[in-house]
Amino acid sequence: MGGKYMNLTNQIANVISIALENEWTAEQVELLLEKPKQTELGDIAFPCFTLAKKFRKAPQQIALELSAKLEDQLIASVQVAGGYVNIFLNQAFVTNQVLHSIMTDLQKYGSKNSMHEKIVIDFSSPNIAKPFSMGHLRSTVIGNSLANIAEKNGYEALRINHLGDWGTQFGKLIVAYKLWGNKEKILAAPIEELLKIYVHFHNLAEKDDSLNDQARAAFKSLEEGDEEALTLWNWFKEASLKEFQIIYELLGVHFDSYAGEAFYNDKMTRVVDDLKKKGLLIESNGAFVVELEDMPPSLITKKDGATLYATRDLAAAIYRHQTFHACKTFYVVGNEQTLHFKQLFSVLEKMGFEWSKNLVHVPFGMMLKDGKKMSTRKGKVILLADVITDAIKTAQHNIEEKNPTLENKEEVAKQVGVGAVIFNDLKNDRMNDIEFSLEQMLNFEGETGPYVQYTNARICSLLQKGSFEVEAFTFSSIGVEAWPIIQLLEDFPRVVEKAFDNADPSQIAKFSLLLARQFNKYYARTKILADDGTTSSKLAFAFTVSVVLKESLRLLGVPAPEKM
RNA sequence: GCGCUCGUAGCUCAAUUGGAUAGAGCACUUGACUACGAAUCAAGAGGUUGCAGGUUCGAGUCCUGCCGAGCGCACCA
Repeated sequence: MGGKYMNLTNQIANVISIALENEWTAEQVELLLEKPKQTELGDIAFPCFTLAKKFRKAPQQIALELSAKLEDQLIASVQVAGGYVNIFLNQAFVTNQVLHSIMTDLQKYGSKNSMHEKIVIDFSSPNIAKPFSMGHLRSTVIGNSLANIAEKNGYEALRINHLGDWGTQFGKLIVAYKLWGNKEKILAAPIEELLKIYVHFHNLAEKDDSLNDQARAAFKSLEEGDEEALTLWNWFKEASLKEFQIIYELLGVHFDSYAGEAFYNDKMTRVVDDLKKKGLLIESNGAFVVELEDMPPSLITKKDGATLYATRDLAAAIYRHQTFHACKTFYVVGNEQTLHFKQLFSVLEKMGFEWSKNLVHVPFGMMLKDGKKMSTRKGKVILLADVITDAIKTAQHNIEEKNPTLENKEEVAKQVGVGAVIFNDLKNDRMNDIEFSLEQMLNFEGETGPYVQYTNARICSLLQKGSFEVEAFTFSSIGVEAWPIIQLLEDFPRVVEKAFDNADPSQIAKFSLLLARQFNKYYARTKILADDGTTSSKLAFAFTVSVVLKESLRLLGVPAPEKM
């Protein structure tokens, strides 16, 4: 598996540390190392400003003295500029090191050895009987990518779809169905029709509060096991899941568990009892709450005794801890729920569960429409299914225009269209709010999924034409133009690590764009199938780029067609 | 009102987590398919990093205040 050779910054940090006579450890040095903004300045820079204080010397002076002592097979030359020591690497040596390591590890390049530890990823979690909107896309693709990234970092990922299949909303739905439900219509298009009556319910409830009372009563009876209510609930759930499954298949997302909120229905009295026993439960206006410092109390039961979101999340957290013993749990849920998770974790801590510190909320910004949150209740949603359909159509259109002889066009159009949608969501920092823009999503040029896919497809085409096969290679004649790419490839394992540490798939997406762009530049300037003795090493080089591009896309959950 | 998140080019976003002259893509203008796929490449133009202070060798990044946006804040999830 990966990690066959110590990474570059590691090695360089070592050399510097020794040159500093171990006054600074290699670890300390490594933290300071950076890449110069202008490539002409060097490959790796070491700023001496922090050393200046300790040694009571001018940074330039330190840099000069240090530069004289740096000698290693990795280093070609050293220059001093201001307080920086700028290192130029031995390109041939590093190139061989990096490319050989990819040739050996293949898709395992950058992978870490298994630590036999589990990470629970709670993501997607759509609400039953509500449409799968663009808003849910974020949690789904971020969570899925995070799971892939966790596995790459040596963890076992447990993908849990914590379905929103319980709660007062079902009371509303049951009341709405009894008043205006039409069985045939619902059978024909379940979510669409259920949404209609749900929205209608909300419109009327704004003026008539008795409807809300009826809904609360209906949910209460559902929670108490009322036959009729349960039957309806089951029906709604099955119908919704069927529709969700289509989306998940398109997105290539799968789950290890669909245990949603309802699953914890019979596990909640224990939690409530435990809270009571620990003296945390306090009555407040007929409801029961847990008081917290520096934040509003957490509501555990309503005054009619029915449970709430927080109760079910408590039960879920405890159940999961007992069954999975995960070392960490990620809740991939929008940042509008930050307060809820703070409360949840804090209640668990008060209950004396030390493991509560291993629970992390991974928040993300929301998808906005005209600068505003989309609201299901007002029926103002954009359906993910519609957007994906549009994207696939656009891909189809592009294929007809650019590559009409392509085989299995439908399959490829799906891969490109879906890839565009997923990539578009993952390429930016997760905390940013995203203004929904179909135009941007359907543009397949520039910083997009199809751009990266296209780069890979072109390499695949080269490899086929050159009848490439994996064997031993030297990389002596790939040209100086390859150097920026080598540096990126070298950096990949660290990007994988960083993406995990920051729970940030966009690191991978940005990396894949950089790599694709650099390779496209190389491609435009260098004849690869040159027929002059350099072809085999250039092909092998292109192959390593393809390996890393494909792996990056896989981590994002984006397919990588060989032709498109 | 309080809390959270954020404010960088016309638009969407980066910026090595405090480092060198703030960079990409889209859109716009121009050039490149006898070099392997033009979903590409090359070039041009585009900036007082919301405003005002502060911290230090050094601030888009950290602190304080203000302005602006979005989202939360008890029986929804």
